[in-house]
Amino acid sequence: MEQMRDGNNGDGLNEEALEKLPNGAKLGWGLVKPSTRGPKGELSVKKIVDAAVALADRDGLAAVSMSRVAASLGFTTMSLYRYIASKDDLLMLMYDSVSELELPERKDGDWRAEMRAYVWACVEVFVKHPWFGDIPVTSIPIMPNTLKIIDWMLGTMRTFPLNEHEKMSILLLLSSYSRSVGLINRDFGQALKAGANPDTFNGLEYSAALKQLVKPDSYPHLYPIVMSGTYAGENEQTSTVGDDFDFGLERILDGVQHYLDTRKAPGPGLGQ
Amino acid sequence: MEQMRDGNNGDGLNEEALEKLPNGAKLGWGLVKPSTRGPKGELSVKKIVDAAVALADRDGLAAVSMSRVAASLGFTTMSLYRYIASKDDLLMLMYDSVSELELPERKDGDWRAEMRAYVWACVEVFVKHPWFGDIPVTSIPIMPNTLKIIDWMLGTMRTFPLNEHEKMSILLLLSSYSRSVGLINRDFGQALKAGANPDTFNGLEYSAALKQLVKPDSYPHLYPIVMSGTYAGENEQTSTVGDDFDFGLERILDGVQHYLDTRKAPGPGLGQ
DNA sequence: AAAAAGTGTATACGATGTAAACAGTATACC
DNA sequence: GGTATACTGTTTACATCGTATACACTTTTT
Repeated sequence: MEQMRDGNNGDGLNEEALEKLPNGAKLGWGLVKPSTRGPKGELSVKKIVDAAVALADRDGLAAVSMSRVAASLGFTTMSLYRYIASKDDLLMLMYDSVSELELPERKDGDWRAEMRAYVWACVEVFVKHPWFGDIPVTSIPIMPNTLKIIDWMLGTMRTFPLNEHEKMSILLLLSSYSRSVGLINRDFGQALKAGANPDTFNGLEYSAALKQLVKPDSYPHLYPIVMSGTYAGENEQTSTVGDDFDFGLERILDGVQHYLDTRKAPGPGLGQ
Repeated sequence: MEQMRDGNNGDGLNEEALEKLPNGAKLGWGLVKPSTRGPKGELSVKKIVDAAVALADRDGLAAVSMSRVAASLGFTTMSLYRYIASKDDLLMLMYDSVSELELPERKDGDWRAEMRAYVWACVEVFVKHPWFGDIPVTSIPIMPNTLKIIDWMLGTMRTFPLNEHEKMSILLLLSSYSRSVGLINRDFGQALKAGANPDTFNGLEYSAALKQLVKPDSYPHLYPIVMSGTYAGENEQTSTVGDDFDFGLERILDGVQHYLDTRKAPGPGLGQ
């Protein structure tokens, strides 16, 4: 694959800035145009990413090695490097690939409903692709599909009397909560799938041990919670853990609501 | 090091349950008693963990390999395995090691102040030990120092008219926010330290590229934020990014406050 | 003195990510 | 058409990783 050369390509693009992007990002944005010369590739970036995603869905992120991805496609390890410069770039593309969501419907001004839909759509990604949360986050989002989701959420806050910083802060708040909830939900789902007995469930495995280690003198406030089984989640008789997380989300939304109530017009705010 | 045998050791401990803990957790809780037989070890778990932490502080988590940790102590790679069963266990111990915080002072009933102190104490760990956020979280917290922090926060909520589930949900909310903020603050701090020019700062590197890629048709709501430089953090003229994150935290606290206001006594709540 | 348990070391193995050199093939230009 | 060029997938090679195993040695218990 040939990369674009310096100069202007007619779209008013400044190549120098684009050149700084990680290779994976360049691929995601379609900035790498296929050349006409040479044999047509039998492989493609999409095929590789799809194979890697399938592999990770089945065996986890640790199972994604360049050699295994290549083998699952019937090629040699090194052939992948003709399309994707490094494994980090492959991970970026996997990330973006599963971030291609069907965005939630607009709820016609009901921003709370839209924020709930946003959070749960994000959580669903973690559950459907358990490896998603294992990919290290190394910078602000720069991949096209991720930015699509951010854009959607900003649309929800379109009419909020807030400045840009405030909106971004709320977005950060929601996405950080999504991430945490997504990770826990994922672990729950995986334990259900893997363990025949529900006792193999995440903290439950350690519950008995903690009941012996967490002494009332050292951990006066945690002690009753561990002993009642709440800490390790023993009392979750339903398989829908979701209820618990709705709680935190509603607190966040209450906080946003409260802020909007006390803030009728956009002001300077946030020290800029 | 000899591990305890099955049976009762006089403290009323059921060994079977403790045996299920990861090796790192057993070491953290002091469940592995040194034996008297054989030569005294020149190494120790503490020395190894301290060396690993020092290495990670200097060169990042990727630089922590068993061989490098051993070399920094003047021993061979395999000598470490006499003390710590696997690298995962070492990571657990590193995690717990830097979680040994001096807990914030009690603010005498001002729970908002205590929650702020909690969040910022957690964030500080990410900043002081940039690798902290790179350690994968694989279960609910089970290490002694981490539980100490949880206990402290539960102490803050001591008098809240909430049930255990609700308190744990609030804790989850706060710690998830801490984590996100910690990660971002960490990246900021690292960029400041590494890059001579402030342009090397995290998103800033990509800012110019995003301004070309984020088109108003596809990203109508994100577009103005990218163009103004807010998205990539161009407008942060201060080195204290903290201001931005205080905002989200205050929203969370508002949400908690609001919930307390509407809830004067503990009820059934949360479907249990 | 012998047995037992624990020490640090040396060697070895299979994976990993990827650099480098290679022969083959399809296109672009003379 | 021929030929240079650019791209293909492969082969080989290397350093590094985590860790299993076997070893010789040292200290304590019996």
